[in-house]
Amino acid sequence: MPEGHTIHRLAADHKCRFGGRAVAASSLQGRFAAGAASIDGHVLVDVSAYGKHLFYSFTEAQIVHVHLGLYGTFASGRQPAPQPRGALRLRLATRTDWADLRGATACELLNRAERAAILARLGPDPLRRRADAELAWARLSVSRRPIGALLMDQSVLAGVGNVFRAETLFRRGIGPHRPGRELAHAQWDALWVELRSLLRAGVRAGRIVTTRREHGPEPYYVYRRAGQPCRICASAVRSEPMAGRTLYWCPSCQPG
DNA sequence: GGCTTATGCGCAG
DNA sequence: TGCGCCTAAGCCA
Repeated sequence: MPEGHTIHRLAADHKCRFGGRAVAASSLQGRFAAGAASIDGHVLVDVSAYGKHLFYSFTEAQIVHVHLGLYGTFASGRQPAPQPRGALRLRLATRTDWADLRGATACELLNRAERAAILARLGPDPLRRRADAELAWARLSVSRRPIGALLMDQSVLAGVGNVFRAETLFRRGIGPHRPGRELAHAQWDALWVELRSLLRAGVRAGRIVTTRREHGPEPYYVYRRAGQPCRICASAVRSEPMAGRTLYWCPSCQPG
């Protein structure tokens, strides 16, 4: 399940399995049958991840764009692949490897201009090497919206989802309701460093763990812990909807 | 087996 | 702001 770390991990995995090779593409679902047929047998030149978007480049005019959304999953492995069944959106396969996509919000064929249009509306992705934190700051620092909503806005910052929003704000002791414009530049810098390091750790581990060792074996401080005691101060963790998703925070460790 | 929930997002209004 | 997407996992009976 997908925040940016999952997407970057998939890109690396798929690049390793299929990059530079002619790939058989098929689909059991009408929705992408034509797209799969048109790339079938072509060489996969590159796989890249931006925020929560995946791009599989075959030719300049044939780039498969995948967005997992809330439900999408990729499974992969070494041949023999399992019998294709059900709503299989896309299978990529070589003689040695396979990958199956199901349930994605987006799986479509784009050209370069269409990919550029998607990238143009994304903010910096903390997992990308040359990501510019100042671009996000320029948006955040003039906004009256709460920081908890801004972190989830993919045009401000790409790749952050509900778990990283809750956990990074907790780790920096920032109240999620604080308007972006009331954040100090130094606080934003610290938040960016935190996001990048937690996302990178997520890519390495293949799952999100934000707790420090001395705070126990559980992976999260506040995410999905409404009503339970804060691991630091024992106050009850609170929750409420913000930006369409459930926000979790500790009212005592995260003032404001 | 059914029901609920979910790490996301585009769209209508 | 609320809905729909249409999958998987966790929980309950």
